[in-house]
Amino acid sequence: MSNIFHAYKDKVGDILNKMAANGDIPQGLDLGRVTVEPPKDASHGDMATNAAMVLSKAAGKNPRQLGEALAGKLKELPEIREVTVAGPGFVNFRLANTEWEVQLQTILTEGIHYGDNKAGGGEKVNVEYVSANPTGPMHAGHVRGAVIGDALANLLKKAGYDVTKEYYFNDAGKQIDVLTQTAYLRYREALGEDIGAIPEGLYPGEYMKDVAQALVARDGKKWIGVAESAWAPVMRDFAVDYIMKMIREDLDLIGIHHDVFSNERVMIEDGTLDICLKELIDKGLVYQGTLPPPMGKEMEDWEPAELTLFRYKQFGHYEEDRPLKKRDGTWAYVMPDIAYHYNKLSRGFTTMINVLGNDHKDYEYRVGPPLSVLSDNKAKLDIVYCGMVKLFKNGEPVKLSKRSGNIITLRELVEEVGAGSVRFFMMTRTPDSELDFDFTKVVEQSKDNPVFYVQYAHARCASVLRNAKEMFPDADLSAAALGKANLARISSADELQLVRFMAGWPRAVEAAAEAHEPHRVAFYLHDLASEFHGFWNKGRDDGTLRFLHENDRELSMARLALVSAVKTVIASGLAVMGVPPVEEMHG
RNA sequence: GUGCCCGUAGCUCAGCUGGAUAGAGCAGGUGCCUUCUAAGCAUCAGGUCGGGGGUUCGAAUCCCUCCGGGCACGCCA
Repeated sequence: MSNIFHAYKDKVGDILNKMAANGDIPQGLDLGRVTVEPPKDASHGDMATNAAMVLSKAAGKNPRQLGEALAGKLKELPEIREVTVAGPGFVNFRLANTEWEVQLQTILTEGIHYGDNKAGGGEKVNVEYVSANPTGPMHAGHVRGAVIGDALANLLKKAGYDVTKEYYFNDAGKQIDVLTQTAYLRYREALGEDIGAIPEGLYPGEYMKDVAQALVARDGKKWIGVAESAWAPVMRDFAVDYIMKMIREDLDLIGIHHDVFSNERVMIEDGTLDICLKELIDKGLVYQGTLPPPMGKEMEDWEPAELTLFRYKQFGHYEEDRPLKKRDGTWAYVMPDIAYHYNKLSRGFTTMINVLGNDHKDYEYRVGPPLSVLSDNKAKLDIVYCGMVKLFKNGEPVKLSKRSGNIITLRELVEEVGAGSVRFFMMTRTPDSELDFDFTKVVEQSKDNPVFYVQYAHARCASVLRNAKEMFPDADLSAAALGKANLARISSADELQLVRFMAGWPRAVEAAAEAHEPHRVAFYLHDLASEFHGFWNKGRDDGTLRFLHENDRELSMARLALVSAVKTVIASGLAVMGVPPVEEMHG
């Protein structure tokens, strides 16, 4: 709840308002573009504001002049110890050390909740991710989106949104028919029938044998020799339930638990699709019409047919309108997706985030226009696209092929490298970029491996605290106690730099949440770890910079407060990413 | 053909939604372990941010246009 940059932005704003009241600058200037940020180069100061440059035109003064005026006022604040005007008109300033002491205390007081903020204002947000259809276990390809979605949801919670983690699956389409057929075949097999090879088009995976075994255990041979209309719904429901349970177990392995599971069948059966369609008709965006034959394909016996069409064309993304129902009267693929978002609307969500693979690029064009119509333009749909993951072992690509059944499952991934490493590594790139996932690198214990590098910093903090316990057995080393240490002893440039960097954590959370980019947390932690490792090594060259000094308990406690804060901020970031922090490295 | 994403150090990638001298890791050069974990740190070298125009106090970032790469474009799901 304490973003020091916001606090100083307010102070700058107050000064500008006073200057306006005094007639130094015009009244009613728009301060919307004024920022207070850490300068790119730390040597410029602790904070920098662009106010003079942004306001110079409207104020009718040149930026340097205006900057000097602002600087003069800032200098009067006791909590600011140095102000300079630089470059094109940046006003740079440094804070009194006491300000950083307060920050340090804040971190220790707020603990893992440091960085929480209210940017979201309690707004309801629906984050939909994974949403794999129940046709098989989770595989490596699903993991990227799963991890990014989960971390994004955590991030938004931290930023003050009311987040629902949601999973949607299709349990009514053709894929499910195929699943049903496969299940029945395996069911007969489980009862002793020789079924030969699994026919092309059905699911060949071994897990379908488990499904069949479980059904035999429940129902015996009850479904042999009965009509398909009798066994089909049973096979279907049993297989879907069984596989969804498998998927949930897989997700549990990487610590992912959704709040809500939604499915297509329910919406078809309870009439949501019909109601939704009617609504779209009432809004005047649906009509009966015909489409030209598909381009680029020679179609024999092409006959135009009347279809239920949505006016996609007027939204600019498609050349033709697209059908909501097929010529045979059944729902087109888009319709359940549209109805599902209609359902989200009815549950009070206007902000909806979907985490999807890069291969679903036109999702927002299919669902977006109907959704804006249904919500009178109130709905905000943001699609976070995830790039493909390429698997490597010892630098060699791992060949995957669906045909040969050579897929790597989520379970294998987790068992080989560990859940925490999988999660962290998946966020070491921007979401939409391709990611090389190297099994060897992920477990490597070197700074080349960002997971290790960050965990090592955390473990070093823990190590110092352990050593402190031996050196000062009677001392209370809890965060609360350390916060009461004489923090004025934190005074070297290197120590203050560490505090300054940590003071940027709330800012990083806010920015990452707003951009829907959880990978920024991974980068922030890497940078923080780097600052910490750097300071650690300075203690090797210069003994006075070491954390623990047996003959100076006061200094030791102040430095332990710093160490505890670093540990806390790293843990806070890892919590967002869903990665358990490590207390001790071993191996 | 249309739409979206990308092009930044030799390689893999960041770049805080328009800020100051464009950053990190790997690879290469040079240093640092009797001291809290050297599983690390410091330092040097490496760049016309794909090309060209535009917007403004200011562009890797926004707009246009070329070049080059990736993905998606059914009355499939």
